[in-house]
Amino acid sequence: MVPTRDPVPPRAPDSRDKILETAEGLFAIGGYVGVGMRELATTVGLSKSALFHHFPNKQELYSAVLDRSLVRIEAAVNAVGTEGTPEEQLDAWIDAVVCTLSEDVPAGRLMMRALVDEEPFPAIVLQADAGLDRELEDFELRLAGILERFGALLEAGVASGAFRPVSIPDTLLSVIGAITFHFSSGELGEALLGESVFSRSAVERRRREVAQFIRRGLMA
Amino acid sequence: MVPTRDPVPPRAPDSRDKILETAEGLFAIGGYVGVGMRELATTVGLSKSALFHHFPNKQELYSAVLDRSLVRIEAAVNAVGTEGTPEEQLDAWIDAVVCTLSEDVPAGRLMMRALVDEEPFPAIVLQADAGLDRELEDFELRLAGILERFGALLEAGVASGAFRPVSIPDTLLSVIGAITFHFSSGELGEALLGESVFSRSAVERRRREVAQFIRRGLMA
DNA sequence: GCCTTGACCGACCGACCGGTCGGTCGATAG
DNA sequence: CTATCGACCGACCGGTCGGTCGGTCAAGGC
Repeated sequence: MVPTRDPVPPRAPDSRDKILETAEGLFAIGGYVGVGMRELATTVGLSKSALFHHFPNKQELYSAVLDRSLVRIEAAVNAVGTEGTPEEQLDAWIDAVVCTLSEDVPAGRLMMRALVDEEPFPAIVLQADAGLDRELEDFELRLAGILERFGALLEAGVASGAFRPVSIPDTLLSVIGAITFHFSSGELGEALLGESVFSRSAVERRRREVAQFIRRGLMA
Repeated sequence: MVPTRDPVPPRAPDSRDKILETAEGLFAIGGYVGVGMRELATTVGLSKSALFHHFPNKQELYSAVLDRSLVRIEAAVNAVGTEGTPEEQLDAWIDAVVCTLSEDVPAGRLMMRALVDEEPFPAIVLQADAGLDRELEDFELRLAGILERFGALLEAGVASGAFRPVSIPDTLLSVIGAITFHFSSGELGEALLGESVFSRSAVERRRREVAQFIRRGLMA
């Protein structure tokens, strides 16, 4: 092996990234069926054929968009680490996700849509499950990993007596709902808050409010 | 006025109701753009033309479906009344909504979709707002009414010292997210719980878990 | 010089979309 | 008996959907 730093051309063309970035915004607003390949192509500034040159079909493009958004969240929660008490880690997790969703504007709505759309996730329950007919997408596996780690954090907190003896799955769903819905609520959120949910002041307040809400909801 | 009880034929044909019922299920799964009038028609057992005989267009049919679902929730929370301490009323509200969503299976997902879809709700902030270009749909007004009453309940609790001094809009969004997402989460919820979120045992557990979670999250 | 390769385009395809239109049919009213 | 009316249907419309195909063009290897 020669020590060349990059076997592939030093810089992949950014058309693919631009497509994904644009698609994230459009899919977040319109959902999978609500965004056409033509619309996406003209928004990006390419022809429709060019999209099919970079991605085999619409489904795969969509999956790539989903996974790309989830990677950012995964990176944020991975940066938290595993040190500190369950309470401290819980706070850090919540803050990491809230900050990520507040900076990647389409991500929250995109995630919420993906979770509500029927397709996804016979994953999670897997771990040792074998008889799975459908192969899992990157997105599902990534989400399963994140949720598994968060679930373990909750369990540790319950075991140590720091948290109430809650149902872990129910709490998972409550927390996902409370955090993600806020950044998916669009006009409703804006109408309630009197400002965009992504405005600086709204985000600062949200970080405090939702962290307190969840922490208190879990405290023994 | 003669005392005839029914000026219209004593029983309106139930085709319209059947359309709405079927459409609720389909829209919950596929979303507005994901359900075609043909598909809906054949599922109901009518021709596509018959749908346009009962509703002027797809949008109005969808709005009617949304409003119909929200009416049930409204009825449930109206039945709670205004007696008792804020804590008691809070518990009663949560239980009313959770029970309604657990019985009307498509409703949660339908509501979540409607809330995430960009269209709705420059309402709520209204109340005295005049310069509103778009006329509001029944659905939006009904939701605004429900949220206003729930917001008032929270405010009363904060004022009386029963609840922490939380941000009312943030809490509204947290509670909506925590309750509604659970019943919208489809396969994810089922994978986490190991059973359908609508199964008897899951619903019973959910009633306890989410009520405790929210109550503790708000307690002073 | 040529030849490959990847990025990209315009034209086209069958399927399906929401919506319209003319007409049928049974019940009800006069 | 007939006129009316609401419920319903099949055929059809223009338009859009995801996806394919043949081809152009510039860059790089040999």
